[in-house]
Amino acid sequence: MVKAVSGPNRDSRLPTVLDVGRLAGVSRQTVSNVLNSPDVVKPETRARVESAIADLGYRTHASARRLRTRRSSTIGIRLDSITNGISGSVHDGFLHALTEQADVRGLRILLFTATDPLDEIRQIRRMHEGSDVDAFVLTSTKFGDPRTEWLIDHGIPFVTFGRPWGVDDTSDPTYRWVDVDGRVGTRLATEHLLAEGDRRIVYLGWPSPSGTGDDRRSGWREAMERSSGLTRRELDELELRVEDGVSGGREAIRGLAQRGVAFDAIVCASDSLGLGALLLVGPDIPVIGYDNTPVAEAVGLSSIEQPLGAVAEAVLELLGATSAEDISRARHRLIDPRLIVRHRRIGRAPG
Amino acid sequence: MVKAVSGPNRDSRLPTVLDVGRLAGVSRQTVSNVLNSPDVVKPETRARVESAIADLGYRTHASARRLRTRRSSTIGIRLDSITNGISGSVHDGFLHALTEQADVRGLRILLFTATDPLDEIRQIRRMHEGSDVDAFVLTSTKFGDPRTEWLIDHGIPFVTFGRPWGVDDTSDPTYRWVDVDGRVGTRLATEHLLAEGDRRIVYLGWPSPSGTGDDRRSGWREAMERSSGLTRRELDELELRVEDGVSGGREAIRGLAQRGVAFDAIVCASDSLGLGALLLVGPDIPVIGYDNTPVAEAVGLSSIEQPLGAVAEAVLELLGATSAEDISRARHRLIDPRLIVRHRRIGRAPG
DNA sequence: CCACTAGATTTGATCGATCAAACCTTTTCG
DNA sequence: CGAAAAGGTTTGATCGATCAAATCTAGTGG
Repeated sequence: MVKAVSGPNRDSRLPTVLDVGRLAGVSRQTVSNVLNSPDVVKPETRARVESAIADLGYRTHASARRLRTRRSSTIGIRLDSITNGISGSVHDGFLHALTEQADVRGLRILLFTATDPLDEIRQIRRMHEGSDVDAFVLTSTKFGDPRTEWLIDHGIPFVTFGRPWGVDDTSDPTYRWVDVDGRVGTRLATEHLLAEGDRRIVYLGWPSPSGTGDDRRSGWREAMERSSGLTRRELDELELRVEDGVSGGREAIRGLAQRGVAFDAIVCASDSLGLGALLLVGPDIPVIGYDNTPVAEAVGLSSIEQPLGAVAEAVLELLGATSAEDISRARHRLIDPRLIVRHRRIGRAPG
Repeated sequence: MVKAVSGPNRDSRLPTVLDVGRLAGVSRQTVSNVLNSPDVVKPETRARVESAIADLGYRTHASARRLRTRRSSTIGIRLDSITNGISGSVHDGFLHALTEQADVRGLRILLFTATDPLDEIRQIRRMHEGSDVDAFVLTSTKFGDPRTEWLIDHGIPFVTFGRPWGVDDTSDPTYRWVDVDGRVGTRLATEHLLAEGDRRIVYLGWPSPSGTGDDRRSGWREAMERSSGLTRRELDELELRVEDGVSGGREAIRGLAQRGVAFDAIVCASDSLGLGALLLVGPDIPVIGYDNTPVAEAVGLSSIEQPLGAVAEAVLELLGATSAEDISRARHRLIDPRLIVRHRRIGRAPG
């Protein structure tokens, strides 16, 4: 029943440009042209070749093309190690989105692992030189990341998911990145809570310095300073900094309560922290996490969603930009996240 | 500082077998032999070639080799769509493990997506014909899956993660699979609870028929019939079947309690169900989930862990088996899962 | 002492597609 | 009317590695 899917050439050699050309009465190069620069071929000829391609079920041999053109239409991305716990699913989600978007554009995603940044460079070099991969997507880049420097140095195209924190990226036009605006995310969350009538909103975040962490904190701070009516001193008191993790989040909030500090709601830098807070305070106090991981969805934790599909799209767009377009198009893309509200107010009027 | 990593040939053409041969004073074929069949080359010559390879930083051009050998050392795997929620992380974890194991063996993992099984077949065909990929790993196979039939039909090597439920697989020696023994998992969980003194242990699983689901249920049933001392009738009462999901799990247990059925502990077919149960019964009643997802770890839910590293290893081993070894080695691999205990007994003596 | 074999290495051909340049028509225009 | 240009298509060469067969060298036995 499914046999119908099988092509015309069961076990024999697959058709080549030559075979197609023979059937269409043209040369191999014309077939190649139909495939790669259709505009130079006379329409009638093109039609004939195209039907021959369809008849034979011809598919261009990827490796042969790569050998000749020295490019692969394949993008390399390193798979983070599992150590990430809950938040690892952001990276996984991005990978999903990237694969889907890549598929649409006829690109492939090749995975690899590396033990450390230098090992990663080694791998990248290997894949690039073997024409296996012609561009890379980097994630979890840190300040002064050796990878970005090396890639720029060697003229290998890449895009990072994440900003080059602390670097004046405008100085290097070859550095392309896409990121989600964390500040907007926490600001949205905070403003939402303020609008619901909460005033004393806690920020549960990571220790400084942390590019992503400081960015997210600033969104909360911005909204609070503008609309909460609290003093700086009061805000400082509501700002918590702990290492990421469920228990860390729980203990931080427990400590705050024990210090006798009152609060109406909590905005967090991650779902792990959010879950910790939620487990402690229960459903009466609104908690908003970050990343909208499956966990948040499962336990009904409000969260901030990173639009990974849009990120993936932007990444591929920036990668595909040739030097000609480079000038006109922005080399950076900052995308707004979305607030997902899951908490319910019980017996308390907003305002 | 990192510049040291960069190779000798910065911008010029990369070295080829010919360059290496020239430096070592041998022909290109000898270089190729050193790489592919070292045993036919005289040891001294080999050493000379190897040092030349190192000196030049030579790497074999993957696409060229593929064109010639018609094989790619690349394994294709379809990335499941995100719809899986919590349990999707099993697939992601497997992917991680697979990538790592593949790396060790010099294999690559190429991702792709597909809208449905037939589309997947189309993609597989394309990749196989282009010598992009020479073997596939299939996941989430169902009874009478069109993919397996097609792959066998076309002689494309593949291994599935998951048994071909309901099929007499011994009939087809080309069908290789690896799976985790779900029955052992639930049996371990149930036996553990029994040993701790629980008697009335609930099984919270999925509706029949479901290969995986029925398998997991049978482990619970087996242990209970042997050691719980309960009658069949009583066991039937403790066996719940609902669609997967947190709320489903919660409601099922709520219903059970409302019917006035007493119970000491709960064994579940998934972490989603387990989380639902846990949220309802609280920490007093032990709950054991399945898959040991990040969620389970985060909320302290006991769970059954699938040893994905071992699975990945087995998958690659079965894939790599040539027809010669096929006869001596098993074509199937059933791996035992591991129980992760996270629940704490409070004020109740075991026994 | 030479034919003969096994071992080691080299040469010629090829995988399939694309680049670069040559080639043929037809059209344009001084 | 003929040269030059533009449009289409074809031929020759190449990408880098490996296969298949040829060649060379040293060792063996009759």
